[in-house]
Amino acid sequence: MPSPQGKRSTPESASIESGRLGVWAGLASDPIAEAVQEAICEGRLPAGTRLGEEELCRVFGVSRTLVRQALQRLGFAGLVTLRPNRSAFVASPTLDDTASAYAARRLIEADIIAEATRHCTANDIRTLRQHLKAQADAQARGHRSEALRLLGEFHLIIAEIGGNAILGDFVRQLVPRTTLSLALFERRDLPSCALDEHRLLIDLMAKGDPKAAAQAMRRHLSSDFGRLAVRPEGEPVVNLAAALRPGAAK
Amino acid sequence: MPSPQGKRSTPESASIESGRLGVWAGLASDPIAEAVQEAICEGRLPAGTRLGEEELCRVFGVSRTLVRQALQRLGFAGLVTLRPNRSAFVASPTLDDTASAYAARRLIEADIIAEATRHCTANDIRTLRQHLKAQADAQARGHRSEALRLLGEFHLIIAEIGGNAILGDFVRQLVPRTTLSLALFERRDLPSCALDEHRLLIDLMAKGDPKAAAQAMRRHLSSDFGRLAVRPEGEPVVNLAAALRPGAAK
DNA sequence: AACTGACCAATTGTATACAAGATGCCCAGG
DNA sequence: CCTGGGCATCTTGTATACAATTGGTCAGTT
Repeated sequence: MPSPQGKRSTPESASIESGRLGVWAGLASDPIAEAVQEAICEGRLPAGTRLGEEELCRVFGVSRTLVRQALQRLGFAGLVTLRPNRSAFVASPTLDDTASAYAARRLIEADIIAEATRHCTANDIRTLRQHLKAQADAQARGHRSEALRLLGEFHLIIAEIGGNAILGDFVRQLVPRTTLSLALFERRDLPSCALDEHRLLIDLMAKGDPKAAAQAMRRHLSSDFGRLAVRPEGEPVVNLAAALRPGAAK
Repeated sequence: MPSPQGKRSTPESASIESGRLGVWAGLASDPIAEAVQEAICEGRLPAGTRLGEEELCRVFGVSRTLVRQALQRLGFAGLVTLRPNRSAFVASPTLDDTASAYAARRLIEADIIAEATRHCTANDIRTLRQHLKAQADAQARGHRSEALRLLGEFHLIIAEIGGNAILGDFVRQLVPRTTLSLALFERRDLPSCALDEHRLLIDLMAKGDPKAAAQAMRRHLSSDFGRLAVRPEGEPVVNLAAALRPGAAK
C-alpha cells in the first residue's frame, strides 16, 4: 500500500528535502519492515527465503510482536507471502505476476506523468534534474544498490508531483514489487539506458507535452520489462538473515 | 492493498461460487476487520468515530492482539486513520480525497473492463447478468446495505475477469473507500441509475467493444462521483460500537 | 483572573507466556 | 524394503502483563 495510512500529499508539491523520500518508504515508520524491504529489493534476500519470526527477532533485537507487524505489512505490500500457521517467505513472483505489475505501472504512471506535466513548476523540474544527477553519480561510482534505490525513487517523485495521493500510494506499492522481480529474473546489470529514458521524461515534462510524456513513460516501463529474462529456476533459498544488516550494501 | 497477500488470480476466470466474493473481501480471513469495514461502508460507523482498542475487544470478545491487527489492516486499506499513541478513527476523507479515489477508479477500471471485454467468455457474461439481477432484487426489496454491497461487488467481478490480479487488488482497496465517501457525503438514496449503467456495461462487454466499455465505465464512475454533495459538516461522532453486530443492517 | 507547572488517569506500545497447529522422524506393520 | 500411524519438536496464533506516552486537570503563582 500502500503506504501505511494517512500520508496525504504534501502541501508543497514534491519538495523532497534531501533525497530522503525513500523508494522503500511504503513501510515508513517501521524500521524493520523497511530493512527487510530494502534487503529484498537489493537481492540480499532471494525470493523464497524463509523469514522465521524467531530468527528475525534475534536479528533486530525485538520481540515477535514487532516482527509480526512488519511481516504483516510486507505481506500486504506483496513482498512477502504469509502462509497461515506456516512461516513467511520472500515472495516469488512468477513472470505473469511481474507482467501484471508492469502493466499496472504502465497504466498508472502514464496517467500520473501526464497529470504531473500539466501542473509541474519550474522548481519541480529542477528537483527532478537534480535527482537524475544523483542517479548518474551513484551509477558512475558503482553503488549498485543506491543507484537501484534512486532509479525507483525517481518515479515516486513524479508521482508526488502528479498530485493524486492514492495513485502515488499504488506506485509506492508497485515499485518495490517490480524491483524484486528484477532481482529474481537475473538482472545484475544496471539499466544504464534508464538514465537516458529518465532524462527524456524530464525533458518532455519541461516541454509541457503530457501526451508525449505518457507515451515515453509507457515505453520506458515496457523496455524495462522487456529486459527481464527467465531464470533457470531453482533458487537455493540460502538463508542468512545476517545478510540483513543495513550496511550490507555493496 | 490490497488484499492481504497472495490471493492470486483464480484459474477459472471469475467464477464466483455463490456471490460470496465479498465486496469487502479485501480484509478476507480477518473477521473483525471485515466486520468493521462492513459497518463503515454501511454508514453505521460514521467518519471520525473513535475506535478504541479496549472497546472493540469487548465487542468482539477477543484480545487486543487481534483488534490491533485488524486496525492495522484497515489503516493500510485507508478506511481507518491510525494516530500513533492515539486511538484509531474511522477515516474522514475530504472531497479531494474522494475525487482522487474516483479518478483512480476511472483510470484503473476503464483499463480493466477493456481488457475484460477482450477475453471474457459467454460464461462470464452470464455470471454478470445473474449478479445484476441480484442487485436489482436487493434494491427492489429495500435491502439497502445488501444492494450497496452487491453494487460494489459487481466491479470486483469485472476486475476478476480482467485478469490482472494486481489491478484487481487495487480495485478491492478503492471500492470500500469510495463507499465510505458515499456514506460521508450524504447519499442516503440508492443510485438506481447505477443498475442501468451496470446493464450497459455488460451489454458492451457482450458486444465485444472494449473502447466503448471503457468509456462507459468512466462515465459511470464520473456520474457516481457527481452525485456526491458536500455535507453541512459536524459529524456528531456518536460512538456506539454496539452498532457493529453483523446483523445490524437496515 | 490568567498562565504555568506537575500530577493523574486513560490508552496505546511492547514484551512475554501459554495454547494450538504443523512438520518431520521414528518405529511398527505389511 | 516400503508404507502408515503416532509422537516429539518446532513454529505460529492468541492472550495477558508491564512499560511508555498522551491529554486533561488541578493546584499554585504572578
